Amino acid sequence: MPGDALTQVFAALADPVRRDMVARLAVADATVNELAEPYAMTVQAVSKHVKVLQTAGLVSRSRDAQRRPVHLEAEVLDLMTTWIERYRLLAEERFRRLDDVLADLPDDVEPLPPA
Amino acid sequence: MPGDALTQVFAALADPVRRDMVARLAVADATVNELAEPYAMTVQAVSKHVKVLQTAGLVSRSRDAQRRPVHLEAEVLDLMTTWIERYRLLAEERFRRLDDVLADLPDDVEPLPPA
DNA sequence: GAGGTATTCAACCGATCGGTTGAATATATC
DNA sequence: GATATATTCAACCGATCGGTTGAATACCTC
Repeated sequence: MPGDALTQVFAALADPVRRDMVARLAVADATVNELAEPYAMTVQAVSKHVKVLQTAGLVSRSRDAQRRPVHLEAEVLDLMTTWIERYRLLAEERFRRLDDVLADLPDDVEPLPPA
Repeated sequence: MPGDALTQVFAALADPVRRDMVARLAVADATVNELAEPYAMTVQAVSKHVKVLQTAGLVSRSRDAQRRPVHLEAEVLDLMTTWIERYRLLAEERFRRLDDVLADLPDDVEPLPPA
């Protein structure tokens, strides 16, 4: 198994082209051809990028005649924010506790006398 | 230029080993040797992982004799949450607006009669 | 059914990635 | 100075990645 959900989502957004696609899809759904328009690359390459986003659960596809519009599924982003916030808060908590320890030091163990 | 800040941070966290390191570093600083202990890989490989995290700005190093403890710099995580939240909120806003449009539909255009 | 449009599949290619081994560097200890 | 510990550097290797070209599929229109 190469990738759990979190790995796939982070990896999907580790590419500036795919992040740009997500940004544009946040405004409106788009087809592969529409998505491809601003980039200097083939539609096949864009199709691959979309597939990466889809496998990560970040977008879904529907059908409209020949077109297969891409739709942003924003819920998956919560996966990441949850993970990130957990460790950011932990680190901040730890930092806060260090402050407390320093504040509680008795006066005669000043770690560094003023130069 | 291969990578802007955002790309490097996302890429750094797109690896389960590095995410585990971040999780452990959120609890306490650690040396490369300490970090390497639980993994079935050489310390050189771990050293490389640490360098990736450092280049992304996620950790900093200090010196303590031969040891070079790794310290988590949690502020960079805000970069990601800011980016993510921006587009999650945009997508949700768009979804909410769609709901409004449906709610404002006149009664005689019921999209789907009850089965 | 012929032709156009939208999309994907398949094979290929160079670059990067995650790992290895082996040698080098830095610091402390005897 | 010799030895042990902690870390990094350098070269290599197979796998994955981001892109290409070319052919295939699916759907609409005439």
